Amino acid sequence: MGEAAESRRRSRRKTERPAELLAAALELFVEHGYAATRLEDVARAAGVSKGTLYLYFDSKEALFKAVVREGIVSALECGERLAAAYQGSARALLEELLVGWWDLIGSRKIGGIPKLMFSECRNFPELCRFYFEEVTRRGLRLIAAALQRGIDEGEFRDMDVELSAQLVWAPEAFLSLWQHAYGACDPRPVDASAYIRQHLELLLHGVLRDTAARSVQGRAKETA
Amino acid sequence: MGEAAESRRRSRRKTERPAELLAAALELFVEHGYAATRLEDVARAAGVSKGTLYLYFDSKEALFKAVVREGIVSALECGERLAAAYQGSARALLEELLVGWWDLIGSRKIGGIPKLMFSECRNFPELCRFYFEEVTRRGLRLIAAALQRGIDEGEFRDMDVELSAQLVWAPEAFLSLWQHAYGACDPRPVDASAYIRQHLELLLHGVLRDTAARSVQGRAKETA
DNA sequence: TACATTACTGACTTCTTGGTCAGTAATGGC
DNA sequence: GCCATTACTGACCAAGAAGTCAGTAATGTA
Repeated sequence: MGEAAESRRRSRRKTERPAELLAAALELFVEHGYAATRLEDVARAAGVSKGTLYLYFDSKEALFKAVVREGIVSALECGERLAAAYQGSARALLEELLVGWWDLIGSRKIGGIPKLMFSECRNFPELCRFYFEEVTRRGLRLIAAALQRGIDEGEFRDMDVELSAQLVWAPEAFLSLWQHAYGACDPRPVDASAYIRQHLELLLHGVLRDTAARSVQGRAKETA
Repeated sequence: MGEAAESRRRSRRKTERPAELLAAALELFVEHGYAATRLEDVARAAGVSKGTLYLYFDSKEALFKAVVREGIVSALECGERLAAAYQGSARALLEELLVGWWDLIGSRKIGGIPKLMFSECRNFPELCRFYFEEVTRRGLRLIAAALQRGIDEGEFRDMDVELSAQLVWAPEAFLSLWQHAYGACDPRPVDASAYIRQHLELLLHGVLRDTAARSVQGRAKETA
């Protein structure tokens, strides 16, 4: 990131700066939190001086908001297109969404944004509302729709899809938070791939062994 | 909290101060994060001056560490006693643990500590290691043991209990984070009780409807 | 090569806040 | 009531970081 700046003392690259600054800021904000991140460090990480940072962003707060808004929405739209066009079973769609979320968001740099929002949203209420409505809710709607589709087609049991969507997404979001937070100090890091496979396994089948008892109980509850 | 201090200008209460300061600090740290919390504000919330705070805690960092260590461990030990003495089915124990965690930790003030740790552990590696080993890992071990018990007694299907313990706990931890973060700006807050009931429902039975196909698949995988 | 433009720099100012300490007043012993 | 002790106060200090701006040098044009 900073090597190019090392080779030539001063370079003028008006178009690339914003993206480079945002990338550096994302990394440092995720690592240290908003308040503990120094703009001096952000600028240096992007290979420029603090003054330059202020040419592209009005204030620390503006930079922070830009970081959060950047990138996330496009990934979400990709998921929405995927779901709308999907032809396979609801079960396969659910798998696709969860694996896709991890590959496109959870495991990447932008996967740090949920951690950032959880940490800082009390300090930035307007940003929080934006993120909540335009990112979180929209993502959950995707999962809820997949669940509803499964119910309508007789693949899934009946359930409260809003609530279940949160429950379905929670373990992945949690893993992302976990890795961005404990990543440095967890001596035996979680195997994300195994974790997600196991999640799908539990999600689809549950933990109970006795299938007969299960179905009886399910019926009894439905008629009651 | 501050009313008593209002009524009498100066009061000398050496024994109560630490707990009052810790309570005030927990609240503010959880709300604003470590760096953005001013010790002046902590002191005022506890009804004392900043100087008094420094009579009881050496530094901001010491206060922070005390907040994290305080309370959490005792709640955990309570859970460990519960699990060790439990007589009922593994399924009931699992329910007991999840509901108990929410009632004793997730829904209370100390439920903000996970959020605090996620936010700040990159800045406090030693504290992070302590918390990780002495709280998180210990809690997960409780759930893993309950799962193992269910497997041994034929109640649950076979599974990787370490991984599954995280998956089982994740939705509750996530809800706690969610409420402490979005609590202020979520227009339609999640009903925790319904969320947990639904979690148990999904956890036990999964989402798939066709029980016959499910059991066949399970058998096939075991023999393979 | 000379000039005009402007992206960029970094020392400087200002404000915030962690941490200190000389002084104050509440309390207990006599 | 008087004194000794000490919990408590709040003005103060020093450090550090956000934000500024006069100056510098890279680039395009002729």
